Amino acid sequence: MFAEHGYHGSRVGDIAHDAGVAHGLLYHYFASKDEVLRTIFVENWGELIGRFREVEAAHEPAPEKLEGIAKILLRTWRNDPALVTVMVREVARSQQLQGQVEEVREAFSIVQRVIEEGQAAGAFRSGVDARLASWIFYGGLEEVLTGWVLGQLPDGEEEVARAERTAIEVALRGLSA
Amino acid sequence: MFAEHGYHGSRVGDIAHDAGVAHGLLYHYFASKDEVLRTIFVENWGELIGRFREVEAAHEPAPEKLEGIAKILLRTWRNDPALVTVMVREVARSQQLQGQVEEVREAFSIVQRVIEEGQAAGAFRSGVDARLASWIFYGGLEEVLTGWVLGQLPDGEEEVARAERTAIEVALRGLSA
DNA sequence: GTGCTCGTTGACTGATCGTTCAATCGCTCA
DNA sequence: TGAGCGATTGAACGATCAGTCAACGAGCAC
Repeated sequence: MFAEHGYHGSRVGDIAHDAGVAHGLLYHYFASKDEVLRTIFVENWGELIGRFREVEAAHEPAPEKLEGIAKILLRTWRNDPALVTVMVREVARSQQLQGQVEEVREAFSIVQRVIEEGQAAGAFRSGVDARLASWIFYGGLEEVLTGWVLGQLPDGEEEVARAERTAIEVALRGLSA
Repeated sequence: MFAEHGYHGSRVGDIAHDAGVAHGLLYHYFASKDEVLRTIFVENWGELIGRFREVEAAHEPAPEKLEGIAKILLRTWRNDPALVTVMVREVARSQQLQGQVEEVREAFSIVQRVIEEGQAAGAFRSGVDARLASWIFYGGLEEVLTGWVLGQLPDGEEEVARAERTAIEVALRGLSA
């Protein structure tokens, strides 16, 4: 619902109707419409973050870790387009979900640490500010997701694979020593 | 107003009050609240696009052109933070302003052409999909702007300069032959 | 002064929509 | 069977707010 019509375009009645219940029931499970969105996001994003953490903890070189993170993020488009849509359109830049923005920031921290790890190991250039680089890296990926969400980039299976390769190649070369 | 409170958070009365007129007067100049946002965006974005076009038309190598575009975009944060805020939060991913999204796409086209130009001249690698690369490039820059908008990246004069250097360095190395 | 135009006002309307709540349902267990 | 209780319903409420409009006024031409 939120993915298709956006937060403000989704009426509580519609959400409940879509779920096959009366709209009043929704208030037994959620304190407000806002909390519905918040819950959807937290549950799904938490799952993604968990997978990022696994990649970070794995025993492999930093470039492969970055590659792993990029793959997880980009493949989410095909696995769960509604989640990506809500994330891109409703959560990532919202002011009402400021609290949740912090959970998004957690992903940046992971990327930042991986980059620093790569710099320490000599795989990545040291002159680059790791924090800024993590934002740039993540932004490039998110913009590709946005292109798919807005229907402005082709999003077939093959194209997703190519986007993966391109993003990873550009990012790793951009950072490499 | 839109920058501070968002589109839905800005009431027509507030907008008019802020402008020092009665809210009824607003409807002499604009057909709707929607058109106010649309007008603000079109006027300001058009100015930016114009400067991108100038860079594209200049007689200099593609890498310098990309650098020029990055500088224009990132420096807009200090020149006109309200514009950047509205762009990042209200326009870039909105569905109500689908028509305007096309004007944003114009910026991508310019970047894409510059990248293709660089590939033809041998400055950039040819294996890279120029269209995807333009989205990745632009996304990296926009995410840095977003970091400033959300107050999550330091945005002093010095930091803006460093972001400029970092983004340009990563992007050009990522694309270079 | 008279009449015209056009900018300006703000009370009012009409509709939307999130939220509440009293009533009802249906399951469980004694 | 029936008491208890959480799940479920949907009519009603209250507040918000974009958009309308009849009235007013300032400037100008003659």
